[in-house]
Amino acid sequence: MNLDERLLKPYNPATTEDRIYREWLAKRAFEPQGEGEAFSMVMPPPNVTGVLHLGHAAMIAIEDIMVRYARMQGKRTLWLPGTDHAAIATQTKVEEMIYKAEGKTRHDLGREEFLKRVTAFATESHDKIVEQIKKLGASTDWTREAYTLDERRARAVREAFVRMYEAGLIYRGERIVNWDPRLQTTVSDDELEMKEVTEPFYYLKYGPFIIGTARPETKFGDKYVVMHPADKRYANYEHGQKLEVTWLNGQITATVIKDESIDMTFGTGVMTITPAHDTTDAAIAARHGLESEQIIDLKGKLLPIAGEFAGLHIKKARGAIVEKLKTLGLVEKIEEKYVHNVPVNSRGGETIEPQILRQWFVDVNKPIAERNGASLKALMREAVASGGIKIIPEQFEKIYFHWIDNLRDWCISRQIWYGHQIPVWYRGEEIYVGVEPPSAAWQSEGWVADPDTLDTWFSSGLWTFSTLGWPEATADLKAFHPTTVLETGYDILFFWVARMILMSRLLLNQLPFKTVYLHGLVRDEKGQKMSKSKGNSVDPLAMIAKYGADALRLSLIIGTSPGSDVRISEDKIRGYKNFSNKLWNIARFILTAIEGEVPARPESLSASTTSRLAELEAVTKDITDDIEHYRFYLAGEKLYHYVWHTLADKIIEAAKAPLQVPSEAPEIRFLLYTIFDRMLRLLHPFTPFITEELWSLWPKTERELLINTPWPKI
RNA sequence: GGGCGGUUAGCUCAGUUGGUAGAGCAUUCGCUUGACGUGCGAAGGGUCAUAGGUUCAAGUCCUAUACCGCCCACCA
Repeated sequence: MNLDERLLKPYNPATTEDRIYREWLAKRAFEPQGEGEAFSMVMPPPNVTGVLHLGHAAMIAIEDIMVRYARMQGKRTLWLPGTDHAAIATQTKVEEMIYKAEGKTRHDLGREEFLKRVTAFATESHDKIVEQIKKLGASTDWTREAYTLDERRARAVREAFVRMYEAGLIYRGERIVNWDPRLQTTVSDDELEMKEVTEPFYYLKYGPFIIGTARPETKFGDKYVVMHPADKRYANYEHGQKLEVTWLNGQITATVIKDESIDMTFGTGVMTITPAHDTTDAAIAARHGLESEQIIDLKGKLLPIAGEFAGLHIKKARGAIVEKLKTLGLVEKIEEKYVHNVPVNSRGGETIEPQILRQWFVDVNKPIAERNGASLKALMREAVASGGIKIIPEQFEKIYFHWIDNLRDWCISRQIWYGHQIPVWYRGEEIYVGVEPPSAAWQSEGWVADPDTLDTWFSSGLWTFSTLGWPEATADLKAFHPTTVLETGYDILFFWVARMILMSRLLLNQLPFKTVYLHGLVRDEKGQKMSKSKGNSVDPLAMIAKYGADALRLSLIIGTSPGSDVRISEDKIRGYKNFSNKLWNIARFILTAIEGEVPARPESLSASTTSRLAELEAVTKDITDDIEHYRFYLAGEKLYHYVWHTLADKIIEAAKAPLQVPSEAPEIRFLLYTIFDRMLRLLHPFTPFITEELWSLWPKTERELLINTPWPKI
């Protein structure tokens, strides 16, 4: 017989993959089909700040396995793709680019022009990302693609905000928040990262006390001195007692406060507080109803209260202030090497300066009447505690609970431009909160729109249903929500997963998904995080060009387990390229052996064939079972091993002689055909391109495309 | 400070309800076998971190210790 000319040459992914992908698209194979049980999943939307890295590739590989498996099982399968505007990250990146190229800031350009530039950047970035996702073979339904900042999502965001405001779950309050003096915006608690620093620790004389501080530059306004009520050393001082003390700018009246949060063993057991610029101090002040005064402005400079130091940046002020303290004789001693943690912004690395500001918050503790009096916190906890949502691996459930138990109100307003503008308008004392502005001519009527935008995770929190058309009662929403599974990295369990649970439970009274599968981070062969600055990042597109998407996908699946980080090197990817080649050659051999036809099942089968077929059933069951239990790494490895070391090394080798014997050949042909037909189906979710290509060359009685061919029954 | 993981072959990691240790890569030896040298056959290599305990049986369960990692955290 004549082999298809494609089979005469080695498998070439470069000329095959794009063609196959176009064919799937043309046949609308990624869109939900039929009336079967629904399977739905949203793609965690990559940020439009750049291009995809191997972590994204791993994510797509895992998700595509789930989706293709579901589809082959005949489910009405939807995998909904999208991208994220990543508010702060994108804005900062574009600001930096503009500043480098033109020396201009966003304020030089103005809001409108600046947003045009960000949008242009985001669009370009989006196009590249979509191209990469396609290269990986993702069977996502592009007809439903969404963007966290597009019109429909904007509508959903405003609707969510308004409903939550009306329910009293969103409020405007003046509270201590995390302020980033460089980016000039607040950030949420979850965006903080603790960074260890070593700096001097000062013991200062404060009236009769010695107080300890690492930040003398914030101490100008300190007029409360705090100690533990049970501290015997200070038993002579009473709560509320007033004392005249000499301090930085002369005499002040200090008040003694007794508070149980004080650690008696730390320093001298006494401290003064700066409620305007320290979260701990603010909490103490709130407990006792103390006054607070701003010392540092939003640019990080000292205010007039600092006397001669006013206008000085806090970073420069410390030395001068310590000198003055020394002159005044107020320095008792200095410990030079004090190690402690300071909060920095995880996006940008600037030290956070807490400030008391008027911001918008989500109240996580308020009882909600329509949810039996449960708070958002309780709703989030209950979703997982009840077993309604299962997290894989299970250990993350504990981490999730721990996070929820420590959760405070969520600051959602940001002083940046790229994002969903807060749907609130002000006119004098009047406030209007609505999906649409207060009137068509609101500007001329004296209304002023809130200039702030929402935390990017606010819109991300709506993702499972904003992508399906909410707030409208669309057919998609009805058919596909709650989604079946959410697959994402464990690093955004709090940022994203928890917020989706919050939003969905509140706004739809539904769980957003039934299962959460958390993958690990992809690292290089030395276990380091991949990053451009380290120069160790591996470009998925380069790997696809060299070894094919199938090889890349296998390398990202095998040897990885949920929740643990993955090490990947080019060698590993190369290894799976060899597997593609092996598969290709097995196909060449078997197609030649069966002469391009579907072999008939012989009347009777030999014992060895029967046992090989039984083994095949066992393998099928095993693989199916592994996929059902999200053990993709095991399923992939077992398939690899069976195909190479059982099918190729044993069965095919043993088939060579009998194929030459006319009386034995038909049974062998039947065996080879049956096994390889099964392998193509089982392998398809893992290596979709090469299996689809081989399917097109395969004599078959069923579907034209493997992507729609039924998964073997067990 | 609190919590959660990890420690298995030279390297990267599996080991799903406890039943005489596995894979890939690497190493060594041998193969111009007509599907594939991107290959084939064979071999070496592990007191499963340490110390106890439960059990007929422990890499797998329990306790403690050491080291590594991660998350959370209001010791100023």
